[in-house]
Order: sequence, then structure tokens, then C-alpha cells
Amino acid sequence: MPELPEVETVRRGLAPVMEGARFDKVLAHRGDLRWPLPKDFVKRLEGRTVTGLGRRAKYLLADLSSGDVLVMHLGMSGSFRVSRDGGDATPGGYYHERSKALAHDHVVFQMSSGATVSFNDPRRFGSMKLVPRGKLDDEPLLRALGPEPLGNAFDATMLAQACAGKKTSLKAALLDQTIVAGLGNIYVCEALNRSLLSPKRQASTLAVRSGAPHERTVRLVDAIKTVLNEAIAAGGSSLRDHKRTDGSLGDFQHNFRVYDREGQPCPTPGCKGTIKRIVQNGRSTFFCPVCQK
DNA sequence: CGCATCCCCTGCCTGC
DNA sequence: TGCAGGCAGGGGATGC
Repeated sequence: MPELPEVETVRRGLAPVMEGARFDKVLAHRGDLRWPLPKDFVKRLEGRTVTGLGRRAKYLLADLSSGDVLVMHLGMSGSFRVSRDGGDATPGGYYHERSKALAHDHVVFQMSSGATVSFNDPRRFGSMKLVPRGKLDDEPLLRALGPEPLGNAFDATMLAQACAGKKTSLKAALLDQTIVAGLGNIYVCEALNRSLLSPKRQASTLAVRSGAPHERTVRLVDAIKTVLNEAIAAGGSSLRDHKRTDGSLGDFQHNFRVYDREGQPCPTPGCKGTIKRIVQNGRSTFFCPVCQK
């Protein structure tokens, strides 16, 4: 589920029940996520207070009173669910029988705010890691990340420079988290359609020439920022599973112009093209071969 | 080094 | 109906 808008939606859902709250109890039902949870995971959380919940790219970062930062990633299928009664997160095993949807609750936080926060991840590509705040700058997961796409550092000049000399496709370059951090398969497809750029274009064609970034690069950056902001405002996109922490669905999937719309007419005004699906680097790309050049 | 491919894992949908 | 195969929002490891 998670690209930047979905992770930001999760952050906004968790912040009210986690910020300023203490971990009263932490249940690690399964430690074999993307990486094994550290042996002292529970001990380093229980009794600590969350002083702030932030986001970097697709990572959630919970600052703890201990000086640790809890770094969390949702992978492909991770989600957080907040319940106030705590009943559906009670340990002891019955919840597996009670509801299939709860069968992959690998980590559960019982917060002093009265909320129970459950991390559910069927595929277990998600991860949790504890990093001392002072070492966050050296954290391998974070240190190579490119700029936030919604930040001021991400502009046409910067993107053009980052793509200079890149032989790979523009699609692959935008998915590269070291170039810009937070885009995924959906929003790359959407931004390329909005900016009328082909995903097959060589990334280096965005490069700076004679001092100024090409107009197409300005268009692309604008499209990226716009689509991300619209998606965040809509509460993210819900495809196969639920999105917001209260269990409700995001809305932005209704606004997809090309993603998962193979065979449908291109939404670009005046364009008579049909959305096509191709595979790039092993992943689906949806685009209009007529107007995206 | 840059870049493409493979792989981790479970679940759902399709087509035979 | 059952089952095999393909596919899924990510990203680290490997190998050319």
C-alpha cells in the first residue's frame, strides 16, 4: 500500500494517539519481518514516551524519550490500525480465529493514550528498527535517500542534475530513492502522464542545458508535487487493503489517470490515445503512448 | 561503477 | 470446483 502519500496518511493517523504517549506494553508476535527485530526490542520501547512522529520518504520515524528513534517501513503490504478498546489486539491467540484480517498483526503497541496500535503485514516486507538518534545520520536505510519531493530542495535544477548521464529510463530514475525519496510505482506513472513524458525516455534527457533546466523537467516536478499533494489530501490510495489507521479507505485511487487503467482512454484533454501497460525493470508501467513523449 | 535481475513473502485473481 | 501461474503499492543483494 505505501508510497509517500499513504505513509503520510498513516503518520497523521498515528500521531494523535502516539505523540506524547508512552508504550505501556509492546507485543512482538513475530520478529521475522524484513529484518529480525532486535532481541531487546520490547525492552527498549516499554516505558518510553513518543516525543514526536515524523516521516522521511516512506519511513515513519518515532522519536523516543530514551534517545532512540523507532524507524518503521510498511513494505508492500504493511498497515497500522488504531483501536481504542484494545480488544482486537489482546494477546493469547484468539484473535487469529476471530478475524482473518488480524492474523498478521506482528507487532502491537498498547499506548498510555488508551489506544492500541497494531502493525499488520501479511508479506512481512515491512520493517522496524531502533536507531540511537545521534546515529541517525549514519543509518544506512536513510543516509542515501534523495530529497523529499515536497520539499524546497526538490526542484527542476536538482532533478536534472541527478538525472544527468543516466542511461536508465525516466521511470526507473524516478523510482530510485536516491534521486528523489518517496515516489513509488503508482505516483511515478501518474506524474509522467500529467507531465506528458514517456516513462521510456532516457533519464538523462532531463539534464540541464546552458544553465537552465529544460521546460519538461519543470513540468515533471510540478506534476510530482501536485499529484502527491492531491493524494495526501485524499487520504492516500487504497488498492487491495485498507489505508487509514481507523480502517477507512483512502480516496485517491478514484483519481488515477493511468495506473491500472490499461485499455481505457487517455484522460489528457484532446488526446485520443489508449492507456497501455508495459513492463519496465520487472514492474508494470501504465502510460499513454500518444501524448506522453 | 551503473544498471538490470532476482529474491524476500503471502494473498488474490485469472484462466484452463 | 481446483489448481497453477501471474501479479501486487518496496527495496536489498547479486551479478553482469
